[in-house]
Amino acid sequence: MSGSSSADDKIKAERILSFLEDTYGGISWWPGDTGEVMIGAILTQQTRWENVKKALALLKEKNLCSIAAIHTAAPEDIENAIRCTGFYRMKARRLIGLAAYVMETCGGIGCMETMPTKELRAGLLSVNGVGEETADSILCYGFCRPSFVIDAYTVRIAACAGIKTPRPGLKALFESVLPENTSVYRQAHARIVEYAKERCTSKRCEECRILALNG
DNA sequence: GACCAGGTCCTTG
DNA sequence: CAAGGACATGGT
Repeated sequence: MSGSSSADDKIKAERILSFLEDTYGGISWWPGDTGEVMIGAILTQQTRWENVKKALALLKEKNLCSIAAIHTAAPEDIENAIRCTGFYRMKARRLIGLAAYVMETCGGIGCMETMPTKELRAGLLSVNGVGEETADSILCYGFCRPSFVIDAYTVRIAACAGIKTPRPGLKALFESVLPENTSVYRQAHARIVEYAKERCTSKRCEECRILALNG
């Protein structure tokens, strides 16, 4: 009972991840180019992905589904297309701010691709409306960087599993028990979301706890 | 009608 | 720093 809680948390995380891999196998997620991933990452904040898909389709119809297009579009046109994702006024502002950062500060997506991950992450976080989860989603799914995404589902599963590491440390915890590989991170995150949506719906689900305890 | 959804920022104590 | 509120629409 006196072992380091960090080591204990690692074992629990490993058991959860291993169970999810056996249960769900390979999952493909977030198709689309880098710009679309960036837009989707903002739109999905506090929002179901089904609604985000509708908004992305509307943006495509209007040829607004790219960072360059968002950069020059009328805010009202963006708002109208993304209304179904909620918080649409604020999200339109965030999209415009992100596009301005990409196009003006960075000089386009192409320039960002050559930036070191650490620097790229810091730059994204400097944009208003881009927090840790959004930045990591963009890095992992948009720029193919091994940056593990911690979202509400991951936090919930970790809590149910009895993992004691506080939220700010979860990213490092999960990264420490996985090979540093973008595809591995993507799949692990996708499985966590799928599992949480269908099985870990209560805030203290027994299944996660047992899983983390026994493997 | 209440409650929640793949967050983030800003304001208070 | 922790806690609370604002942002807003759509589905159960």
